[in-house]
Amino acid sequence: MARPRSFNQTAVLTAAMHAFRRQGFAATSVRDLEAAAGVTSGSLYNSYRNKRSLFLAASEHYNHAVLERRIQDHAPKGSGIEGLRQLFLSLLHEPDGGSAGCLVTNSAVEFGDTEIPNFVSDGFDVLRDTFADRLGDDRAEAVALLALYQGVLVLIRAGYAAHDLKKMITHYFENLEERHGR
Amino acid sequence: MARPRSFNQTAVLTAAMHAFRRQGFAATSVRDLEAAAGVTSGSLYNSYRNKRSLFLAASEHYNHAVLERRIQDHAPKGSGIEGLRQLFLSLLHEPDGGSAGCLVTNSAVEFGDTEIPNFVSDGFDVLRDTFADRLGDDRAEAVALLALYQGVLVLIRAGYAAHDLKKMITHYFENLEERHGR
DNA sequence: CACATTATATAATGAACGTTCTAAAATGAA
DNA sequence: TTCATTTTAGAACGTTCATTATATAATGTG
Repeated sequence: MARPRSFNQTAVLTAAMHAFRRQGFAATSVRDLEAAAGVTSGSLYNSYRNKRSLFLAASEHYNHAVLERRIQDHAPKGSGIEGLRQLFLSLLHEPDGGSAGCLVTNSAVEFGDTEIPNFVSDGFDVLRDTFADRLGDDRAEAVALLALYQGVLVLIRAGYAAHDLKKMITHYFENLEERHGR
Repeated sequence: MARPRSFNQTAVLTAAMHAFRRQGFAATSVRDLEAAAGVTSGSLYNSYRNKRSLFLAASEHYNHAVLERRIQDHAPKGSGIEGLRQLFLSLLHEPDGGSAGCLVTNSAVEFGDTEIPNFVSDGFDVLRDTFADRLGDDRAEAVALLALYQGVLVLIRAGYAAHDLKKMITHYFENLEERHGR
């Protein structure tokens, strides 16, 4: 009945997600997005109302395809504290030394002075609930892990020595296991 | 010999610091800075080469006037773990619910994809060295506190429930004191 | 093959940006 | 008071931006 889309919607979302994660929302221009996704602005605006709408879609995609996926890969239900340790350690082996950081963390900071998008609070909730569950419902400790997780991502993005972070994580989880009786 | 400056240099630096802290470097326009500092761009460009140069000066000012000042106020040398607890708790009582966050944390994220300005690494070092000293030179724990500190600032900026953060900090420091034998 | 419909490419638009330029104003020295 | 010097105010410049408008291309259907 009409001309079909000539691009893969998920591929565009993934490309936009990477660009936004690396450079932030405001610093990523529509031309950057065209180049990253291999699609011209005409097509982007045909699928999304504006840059913000594409950003929000890419961010939801991030929460599922990257964040929840990472949890599933390293700290699935039942994996306990050991799963959480692996989850934290996995952050140290990201491409480019992890300089892209996390889209949730980065957006929390970028939008902190205005209105925080829902996907940020959602990302925090997913992490905290995962931590609490794997710890056997220790809420205060889960919030501590949430803060530690965000902080590690800030430090990694800023190029903080990965070796020091690894030692820190190792020590932290040794203590955590002792305190949670093993 | 010539016309004197008609504005207070520290006041301009402080105003710029607040603007950059709230909105970030890129999102703060020179016109924003004019309004915040009560000085026109002509004067700003007469004193600073460009926006970035003013930003770097304002950031150095932040490290001394805000960060080191906060340490001195809450966790001076000799104050031990109790000082650190007060330092962390003080973050929960910032104006506007702390939505401005920390200029070091915010800049670590904003510039994470390019070159990190020196004041960011300096800020990290000051914090980590302070933590290590007050803990009696426990480096791994100091790095954990550095990450926790950055994470708390991210969460506060994103409007995370201050009540939960307070409980978390309280629990964290109870554990810390036990582990450091008291 | 037309036709309706939707996608695509790119030009055009208007606003905002950082920076530079220009002229006036303010000072101390001569 | 005249001069050299520096600061100040704000207009002007060129660029980049997100978005809209426009024209063309591709499809299934009749």
